[in-house]
Formats: sequence, structure tokens, C-alpha cells
Amino acid sequence: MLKITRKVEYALIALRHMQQSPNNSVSSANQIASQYGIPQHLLAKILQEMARDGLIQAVKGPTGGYKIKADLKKISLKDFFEKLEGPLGLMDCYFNTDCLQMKSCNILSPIQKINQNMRDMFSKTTLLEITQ
Amino acid sequence: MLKITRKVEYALIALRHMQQSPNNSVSSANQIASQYGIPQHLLAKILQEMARDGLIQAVKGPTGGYKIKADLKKISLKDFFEKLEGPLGLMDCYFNTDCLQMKSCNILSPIQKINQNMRDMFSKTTLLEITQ
DNA sequence: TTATATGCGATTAAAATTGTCGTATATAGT
DNA sequence: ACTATATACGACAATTTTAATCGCATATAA
Repeated sequence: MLKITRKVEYALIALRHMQQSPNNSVSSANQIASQYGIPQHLLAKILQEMARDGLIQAVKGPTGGYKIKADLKKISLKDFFEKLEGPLGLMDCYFNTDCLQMKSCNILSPIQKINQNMRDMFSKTTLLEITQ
Repeated sequence: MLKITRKVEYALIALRHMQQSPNNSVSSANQIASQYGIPQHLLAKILQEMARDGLIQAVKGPTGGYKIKADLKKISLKDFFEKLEGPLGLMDCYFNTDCLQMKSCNILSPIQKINQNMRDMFSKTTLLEITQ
């Protein structure tokens, strides 16, 4: 429990790679995948999603690839996680209100506080801090 | 991702229930399970594990059950999580050193910092704060 | 003696995650 | 124009993790 997914892990690795690419030149999915031992097709899908999210810029065709598009110091880790994986919470009931035990649940409010702490923590860290 | 398991959730619910039990009288697994809509056999196993961990005290036989044994203000949420679920880390490489990409991984050190933040956060909260 | 508890291992079921496949489209280089 | 290499995207399959169930044993109050 309390693990990040490989999807997020691969996304971070790729972002850092691009961040360190000289003159923000493009890097292809295959380049990155083979360098870090990531399944190529899987990484490609993740990069496509990040491109849709506006985090990176795609360049098609041979000599194509991806490069950083967004200003990484303006994006928190929390926002990044939520872009890729959806709402961030220790328990689903933080967002979902359809739990049948809602009324009888005796740990709802304490859990909400911890949840908020965790979200605050990830809100304070920027993507730039991770990737530079 | 970054979710707690139902096991931990059920354990917290049960702990809080016992904590609020008048005069620290015992509560049976079935009582608690039916009150909060938790599968009985599953909760029983979790309570047994908590008893082995010294968190609660088991009383056998009819009229038996469980009651709080440990001093909950001396146990951090991190310790509690690790008792039930093992090492607490965003990625396995925080503990495991057998990742083949260890050398080429470019996000190891930033992730380690976030990991430490998360562990610190859960270290600062006591079980008592959650259950009272 | 009986009914109701805990104790514990094995097994199954369900859900989430991770990875693969196939096909389409874009474009630089020749 | 052709080819090789890249992104784009949906469907599907495999794997892993989590959640739940089953069966049987032991303890003990009434």
C-alpha cells in the first residue's frame, strides 16, 4: 500500500530525462525506454498521455520525439499525480460519497485529516524539484 | 495509487471502536464486524494479527473478545502501518536493492526525499489521535 | 456438555496494475 | 514517390496484489 504506480514512475524518469536534454531537444520514446529498461510500447502510451495533458510537446515523424512544454516549477507533484492517476486520497471516500458505511464509519474524520496532510505535502513539491 | 488497504482501514475502525468501549471492556470480532459492515472472518484474522503484534489483548471463550493493550499514544501511524503491511515506501527500491535499473535510474534520489517526507508525516501522527 | 469465542493455514475471488498487439497517421530523408 | 521511423490510440492479455471465504482446531463461560 501507499505505493506510486510504475506509470508515474516511468513518467517521472522520462520527464527528468527530457529536462536534462541539452537545449530541450526532443527524445524519442524508444531512446528513453531502452536507456532505462522500460517497455517501449508502455512508455509510448504514457508519453502520449502526458502530451495530451500539455506537460510535454510531441513532434511526429523520424527525428521526432517529445520535449518539455509546461513550466515544471508551476506544477505540483499532487497535480501531476492527479493528471495521471486521478484523485489523490488514502481512501476512496475522500472523494466518493457512495460508501454504504458512511454513516456508521467511525474513522472518517481522522482519516480526512491525514488525507489533507498528504495532499498538502505533495502540493508543496514541484515537478521541477524532482526532475532537476 | 497511494491508497491504504482495507486491512488497515478495518484495523483502524476496530481500534477506535475498542478505544471508545467503556471501561475498556472486550468487544468480539463479530460485534464489530456486523456493526460496521465488515466481513466477519476477515476482521477476525486482522484482530488476531493485531493481538500477535501486542496492540490488543485477546480473551478467549464466550464473553471473550479483544481490548486495547498497547499505549496508543506511543505508537505512530507509520509503525502501525508497517506492523500490518510491512515496509512503508513509495517505491520498492526504498528498501529493496535488487532493482536492475538501480544504476541507470535518474529519479532515485529525489524519490528518496519524498519518501522520507511521507514517512516523517506518518511518524508524527499517533494512533491515539486517529482513534479518539 | 454446549454454545460462543479466538487461532491459523489454505484456498478462492475480485480488482488493479502492468504489459502486449495491431493498426493508423505523420514526416524527414532519399 | 517511397521508405523508415516516429507518434496516436484502442483493445486485449498477463500478472500481481488485495480481498474474502472455508475448514478445522483450541479455549472457556454458563
